[in-house]
Amino acid sequence: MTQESPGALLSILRDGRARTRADLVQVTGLARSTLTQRLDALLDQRWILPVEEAISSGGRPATAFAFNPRARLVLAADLGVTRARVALTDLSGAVLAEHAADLPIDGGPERCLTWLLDTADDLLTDSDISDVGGIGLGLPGPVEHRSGRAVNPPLMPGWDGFPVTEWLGAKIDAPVLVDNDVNIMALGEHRAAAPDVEHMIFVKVGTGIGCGIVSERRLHRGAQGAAGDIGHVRVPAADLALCRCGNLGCLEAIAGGAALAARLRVEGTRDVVRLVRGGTAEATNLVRESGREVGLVLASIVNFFNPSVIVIGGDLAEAGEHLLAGVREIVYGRSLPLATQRLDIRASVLRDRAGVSGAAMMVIEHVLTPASVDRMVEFG
Amino acid sequence: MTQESPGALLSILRDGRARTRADLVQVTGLARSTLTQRLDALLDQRWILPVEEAISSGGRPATAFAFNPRARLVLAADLGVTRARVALTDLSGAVLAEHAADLPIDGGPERCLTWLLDTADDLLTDSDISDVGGIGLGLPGPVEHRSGRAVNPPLMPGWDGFPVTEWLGAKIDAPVLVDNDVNIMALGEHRAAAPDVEHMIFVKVGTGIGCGIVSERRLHRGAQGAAGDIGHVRVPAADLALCRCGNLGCLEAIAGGAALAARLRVEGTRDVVRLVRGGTAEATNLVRESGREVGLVLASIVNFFNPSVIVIGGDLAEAGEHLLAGVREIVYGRSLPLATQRLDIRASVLRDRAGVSGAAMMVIEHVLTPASVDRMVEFG
DNA sequence: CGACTTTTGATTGACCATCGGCAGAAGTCC
DNA sequence: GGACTTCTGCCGATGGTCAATCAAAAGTCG
Repeated sequence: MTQESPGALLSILRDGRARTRADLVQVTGLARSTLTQRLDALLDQRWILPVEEAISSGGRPATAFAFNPRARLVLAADLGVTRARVALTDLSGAVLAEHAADLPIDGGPERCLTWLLDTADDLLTDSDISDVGGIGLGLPGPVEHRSGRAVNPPLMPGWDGFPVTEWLGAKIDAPVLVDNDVNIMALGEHRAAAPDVEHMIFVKVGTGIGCGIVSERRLHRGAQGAAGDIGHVRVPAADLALCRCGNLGCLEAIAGGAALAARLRVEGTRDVVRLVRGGTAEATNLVRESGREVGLVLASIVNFFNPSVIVIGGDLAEAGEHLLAGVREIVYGRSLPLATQRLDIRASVLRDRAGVSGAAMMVIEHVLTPASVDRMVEFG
Repeated sequence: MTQESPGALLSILRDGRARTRADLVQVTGLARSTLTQRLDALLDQRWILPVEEAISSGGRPATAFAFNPRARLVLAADLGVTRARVALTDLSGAVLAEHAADLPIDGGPERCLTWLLDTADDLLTDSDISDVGGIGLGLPGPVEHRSGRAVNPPLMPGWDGFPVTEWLGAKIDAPVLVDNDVNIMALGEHRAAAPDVEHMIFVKVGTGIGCGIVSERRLHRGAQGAAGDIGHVRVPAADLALCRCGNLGCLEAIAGGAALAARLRVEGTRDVVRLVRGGTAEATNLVRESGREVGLVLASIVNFFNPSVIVIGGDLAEAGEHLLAGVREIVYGRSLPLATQRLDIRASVLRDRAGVSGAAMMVIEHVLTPASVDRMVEFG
C-alpha cells in the first residue's frame, strides 16, 4: 500500500523496536526479495544493524534488524540570555555528551558561535563517532525558522539578521536548523513526554515568560516567528509595573523571575528558587501568585487553543510545585469545562535539558525524513 | 521528481489554469507518453476537459486541458442557531444554487437534517448535474470532526452525540464532513480571500462570539474540537454581566449581539445592526465598544498566536466599519510591535456566505486529495 | 547424532509502468 | 500548394518489483 523506499522503511524502524524480515514483509506488503534489497541499502550505510534475537520457533532463527541511532551524531545547542548548553546526541535524541557554561548572548553571534564550535570540537574528540548529521540551535528571541535568523531580538544585540545557518554551515558541512529557545523546549518536552498528544502548550517561566505551541504534533511558529510571546500580554494586576520592554502592565513585569527577584531584593531567578527551597514564606507566596497570574493569561489561551496538555517549565518551575499549583488553581477555575475536563497541567520532565533535547529532535526529524534518507542512501 | 499519479496531476490543474501537454511535461518531469496516459484516465471520467486554446506558435496548435469543476457536485450547509443555509456548489467552490430559511436548531437533528435533504432535493432537480461528491455541514457548537458528532453543545438540545455522518451517509452515498460553524466560516474566508496566508484567525461576532483558527493553512480544531471559543473568556468590564452559559464576566455577555440588543431594548442582533444603519448614536457607540472588548481579548491572542491576518465577520460586523474600528484600535495599540507590524485586520468578504463556502471547501479538499482521486479513477 | 523446521541468499522469468523514438496528423508561413 | 513546425498516437526498449524455486544455513527435537 504505502510506497516503501529505503527511507520509508527506516521510518518504520525509527521507533527502536527490532523487526525480522517476516515482520517487515507483513507491515509493508513488499516482496521478500525487494525488502531484502532495501535492507541491504540501509545496512550498507549502517542506518540499521542486525541484532541477535534467537526467538527460534523450531527452525533457523530470524535475524532482526533495528534502527542504528549511532549512524550519525547531532550537535544540539541551547543558548540562553546568560547561560549556554551544548550537547552531542545520537539519532534517538539520547545525549552522549554535554557541556554547560555561563555565556552572555550579548557578546554577539561570532563570539557565541565560535564558543559553540570549540565546545563541540572538545565533545567530538571524546566521542567514538564523528559524522555530524546536523546542527540544531535555540536562541532567546524571535527567530525566522526558514532563514535561520533572529528578527528584532530585544535581548540579543548584534544578532539581528545574522545568517546563523550560513555561518555555521560554512564551518561544519551539515544542515543547520535554528529556532526560538522556547519552541525547541516545547518540541523536546512533547517528543519526550507526550509524543501522542496532538495539541500542547509549553510555558517557560524564567527571568522572562514565553511559551511554545504544538499544534497537530508540530510547532506553530507564527507569522513572524513571534508566536508564544505571552510575557508581554497586559494583565490588570501589573498596571503599574514597568517591564523591560518599556511598557506598563506586562505579565512578565509582575510574574517573571526578574520581577520576583526585585521584590525579594535578591539578584536573579535562581536566588528566588533558593529562597523558596530554603522555606522563605514570602518567596513561596510570590511564586504561587506568579503562577496565578500566568494562569490568568493561560485561561484565555486554553479557551482559544484547546490543548490537551500544558507543560510548565523554566527556572521558576524548579521551586517545587508552587508555580504549578498557582497555574492549576486559576486555569481549572476559569476556562470552559469542555476545554478543562481532560486538560492535563504538568511539570516539565526534561527540565534544563528540554532545550538541547528539542534542538536535537528538530534536527533528527529533519534529517530522517524518508526523502532525505533516500538521498543519502543513493549518493554517498 | 514528484510522484505523479492521476490524482497528483489533477491537483496541479486544480488552480483552474489550462495547460498543454508540454506545460505539464515541464512541471511534472514525466515522459509525454506517460503524461498522456494519465490525462486519458482523467479525461475518461471528465475530471478534466480539453479547452480550445489556439496559441499556435507556427505549428500544430496544442490542446490545453483544464480542471472540470462540474465533475461532481458538493452539497454544503450551514446550520445556525435560528437560520440555515443550503448550497449546491461545483468543485471550485462556486455556488450553483442556494436556499436560506429560518430553521431553529433546537428542533433536533432528525428534523433539521430532513429539511436539509428536502431542500437539497429541490436544488438538485433544478440542476443539470446530479453526481453528489460529498456533503459538508456546519453546526453551531463544538463538533468532534473525526466522528462528525456534536459534543456537549450548549445550544443544540438533542444533538449531543447524534451520528450525523452515518445518518446523512445512509441517505446519500457520499462522504459527509461535519464541523463547527465558525471553523467552516474561517476555512471559507481563508480559501477565498487569503489562500496564501499561513496563519489566520476568523472572528465571528454575532449573537455569540467565537473564532476559527487557521494554522499552516489548516484548521486548528483543538483537543475536544472546542478551540476558538473565545466568547467565554473572562474580561474585567463584564464582571457583573451574567452570560447565557451561567457564569459572570464572559466577553460574550458584554460584547455579543444579544448583550447589545438587551441594552438597546431591541430583540436581536439584526435589530442592533438596523439601529446602527439608521444612525442611532447609542447603537453605534455600543458596537464600537464591543469591538474594543473583542480587541482586548484578541490582543493577548495575537501575542500568543502571531497570525498575519484577522478577519472579522458575523452579523454584528454588518453594521459598517464600527466593530472593525474598535478591534483595530485596541489590537494595534496593545499587542507587540513585532506581531502587529504586518498584521492585517480586515472585514469578511464572503459575509453570510462564508459558512456554506467553507463547508464546500472542506468537502472539496477531502474529495480531491490525490489518493482519493486515484481511487475514483481506478474504480468506477 | 540425525531428522526436521524455518530462515536466508541467490537466481530466474513474468509483469507492469515508464521512457524515448518514430511516423502521421494538423496546423502556419511563404 | 509546398515547406516547415509542432503536437499526438503508437510501439518496442528499459528497469524495478514480484512470485517462485532451490540450496545452504542454523537452529530444535527426539
